[in-house]
Amino acid sequence: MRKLSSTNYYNQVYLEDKCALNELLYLLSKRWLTEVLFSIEEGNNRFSSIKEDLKHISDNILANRLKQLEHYQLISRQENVHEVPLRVEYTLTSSGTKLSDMLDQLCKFAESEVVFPE
Amino acid sequence: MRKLSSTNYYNQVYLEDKCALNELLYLLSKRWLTEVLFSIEEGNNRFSSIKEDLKHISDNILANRLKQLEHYQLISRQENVHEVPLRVEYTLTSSGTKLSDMLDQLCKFAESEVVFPE
DNA sequence: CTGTATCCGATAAGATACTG
DNA sequence: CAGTATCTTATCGGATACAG
Repeated sequence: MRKLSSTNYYNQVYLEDKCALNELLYLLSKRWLTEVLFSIEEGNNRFSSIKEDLKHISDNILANRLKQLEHYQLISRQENVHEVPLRVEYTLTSSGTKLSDMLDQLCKFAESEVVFPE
Repeated sequence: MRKLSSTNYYNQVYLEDKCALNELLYLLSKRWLTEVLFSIEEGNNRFSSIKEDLKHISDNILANRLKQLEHYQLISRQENVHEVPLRVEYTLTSSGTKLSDMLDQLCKFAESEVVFPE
């Protein structure tokens, strides 16, 4: 449970405090996270439909990414408590939508301007 | 030297192939990388001046980040071979400059729109 | 001055099994 | 259906020592 004894953890906090960009990039770089965001934007609003859309993602990781996106208020989660089986729906928040737009731009940049090795 | 036996490595390659955005985000999320990019943009064009600017970075990591930025042609490296002691200068390429602009935007978004937990 | 080589602890992705 | 818990293996950041 202990974080790294010293500099490793300290530097992470230092950089996240220095600029919000670092924290955002750290979040966005988690594998599958942007894919989940885009999948919800495209209308897959259930756990199972996202999982089906992103064929290779595991339950484990999908649940974790949904939690993180919700935690940062990029998506919202509506649980219909009284239905059996349990039915949960995810939708993008307004900042989630804005982020998705910015990532589209960044994606176009990546595809057109960045020289990827090999 | 072996990569992960199976799915872990496979998924990384799959996602990077699926969209260049994933590879770019994976690069950008490496600790200190955007800080190094911004530091060079602000005029710190020597190994030692970047190191001084980013007080807590280690030689190890700085060298690695410079190599990666150069590898993706976001910065260029000019070595003045005949000087002793060795003198090397780094500058942003045109795509490095564009990336820096897009990151500025993303940073403003992060600071104004994203709700960070706690 | 501008790096490289080696080692170590912490974290991340994924496999598998299980739950309300 | 929508997750949680536990475990394994790979990779990352940083410390330290050294080199051209």
